[in-house]
Amino acid sequence: MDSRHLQQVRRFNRAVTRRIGALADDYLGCGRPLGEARLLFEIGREGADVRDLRARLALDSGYLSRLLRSLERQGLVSSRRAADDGRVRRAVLTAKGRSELDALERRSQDAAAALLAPLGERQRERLVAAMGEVERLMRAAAVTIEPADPDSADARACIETYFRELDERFEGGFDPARGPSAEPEELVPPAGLFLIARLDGRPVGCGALKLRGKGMGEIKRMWVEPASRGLGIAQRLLDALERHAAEAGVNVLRLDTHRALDEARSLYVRNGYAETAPYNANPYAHHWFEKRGLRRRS
Amino acid sequence: MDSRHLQQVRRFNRAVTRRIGALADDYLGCGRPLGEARLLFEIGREGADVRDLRARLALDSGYLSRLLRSLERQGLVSSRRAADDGRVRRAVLTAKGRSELDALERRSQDAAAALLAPLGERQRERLVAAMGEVERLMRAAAVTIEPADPDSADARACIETYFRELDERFEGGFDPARGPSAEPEELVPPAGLFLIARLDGRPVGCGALKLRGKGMGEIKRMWVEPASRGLGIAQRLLDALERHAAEAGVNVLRLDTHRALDEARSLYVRNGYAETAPYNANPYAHHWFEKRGLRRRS
DNA sequence: TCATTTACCTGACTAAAGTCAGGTAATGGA
DNA sequence: TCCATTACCTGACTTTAGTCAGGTAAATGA
Repeated sequence: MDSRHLQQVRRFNRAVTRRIGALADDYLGCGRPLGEARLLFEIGREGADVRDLRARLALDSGYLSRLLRSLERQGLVSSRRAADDGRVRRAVLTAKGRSELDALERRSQDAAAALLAPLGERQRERLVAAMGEVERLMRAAAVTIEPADPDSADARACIETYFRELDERFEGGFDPARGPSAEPEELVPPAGLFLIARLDGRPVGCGALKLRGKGMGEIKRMWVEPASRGLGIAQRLLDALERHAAEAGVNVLRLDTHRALDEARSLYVRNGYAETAPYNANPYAHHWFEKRGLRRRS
Repeated sequence: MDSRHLQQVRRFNRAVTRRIGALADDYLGCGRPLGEARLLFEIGREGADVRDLRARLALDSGYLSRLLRSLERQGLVSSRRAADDGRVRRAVLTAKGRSELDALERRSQDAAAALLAPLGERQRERLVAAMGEVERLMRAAAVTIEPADPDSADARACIETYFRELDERFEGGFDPARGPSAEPEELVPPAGLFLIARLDGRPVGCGALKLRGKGMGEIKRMWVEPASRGLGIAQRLLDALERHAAEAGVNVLRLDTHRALDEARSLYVRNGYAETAPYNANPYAHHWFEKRGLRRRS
């Protein structure tokens, strides 16, 4: 990797942790330990399940428990059993807690304003734009792509959202029963592969590969949630599927797609897929693509 | 201030502290408390005076002492009296300390690489560029501009560096004795004003104002160190001087400049200064400017 | 020369943050 | 129905980070 890039990243890390860290401590602290402040933030106006808090803040169960008791003693938070599962507790802010959160948010706002204040209008715009870019691309970098059981809850949720989107985008709607099959059992090794892209554990996209034998493979279920598009996730899913296909001995990879899905079509064209004659009778397909001569990547 | 800007800054803070913070702790920690790791970093290969370490890390004297003793016990650092001042101690890394620093830097490098690894080449370039921009502009925002005694060590250092630069840039060199005077006593209120721009306490630029009575003022000693140019520091110095001049009742502000100093000339033109006939016999001046009708800013 | 300042140190604290080993109650699958 | 799992809690720790009040030695300025 380019060592100037690494240098820049390290300089950035140092600069940002110094400046942001200093501001965050001064402003957010406000007499309260940082852990409690973060917890108030994370509970938020809608409240949160303790289980989720533990995951989001990556805290020890006992430690979190104690933090919550402390906030309860201060009258900022109340908690009770969750309605649907008696084991989990749901924490919500009291009126006092909400006004404390307001104060925190005001301070956070002030910290942001203090950072921008010394700059002129044009510099300010450029800084904000660059921050947006960094945030977006760091988000992209935090996306992981891993094989998953196509029958798992996350996988089902992805596919369901995917189908719902197709139903909205196709002029005549979409009925999964009418298209060609891709049952869960067809998408687990050795018959195929199902990948989920996750951001901080939450599924944000998926893609699948169906191995048809004789060096043939088919790409299915390529989808990225709307809020996470433009981060190169589909490209990474496709890369991973192609790598797996090549390792499974696939020479010809094909797929079909609907005319409404322009961004998908351009992804495939960009990746060397060529339009071919229809290879199936999918009523929702208007374009058929194939790519020959997959290479194993080093 | 634009609330979308503030929102973006806050989102950025959160995103960055989560991702960088997590990386920094995991990688840099490496079994060692963060404080000690930071200290090793800060001592660096050339060693450092304890006094400077205290200032740079903003640590309590007693706390720093203890951290140093701990590193000494681990055989990573040795310290002895400074040669020139028996009160200050100089800390240097031992061979073991240097190899520990190597390990730390390798980890930091790895963390940077891990951040970039999932991205494609183009995204990587954009992220690095945006990080550079953020770092640069946050540096710009951290610059403070304050009045200073023109006779202080920092002020003298600024002026000396300024003169040395003039001596290099002017074809025939520069001899301060031959130009018009701006003695320290002329640059303290109420006769005038001397401003120093600082980044983390270190002077990076200066600017002065000489009040000549009858609504006349003159800008002098405008300088920004080469490494900090392009951050809008000169603009902020000029703004501050103009503000002070307006408050002191100045109507006409003038200045002279050398033909070699293009960037200065364009700064003045951009700020509404108009070229006029020579108002002095400064042998180093080729352009004379003045600005009329200064306004008090709200 | 002598008081003051500066640089650093030690000892005695405290608060925050985090870990770990056990517990209890609710849930869910065999 | 029962047993493993999950979610959460409590108590008993440790480590890290930081503060504060004093103290010593070197340097500095009147």
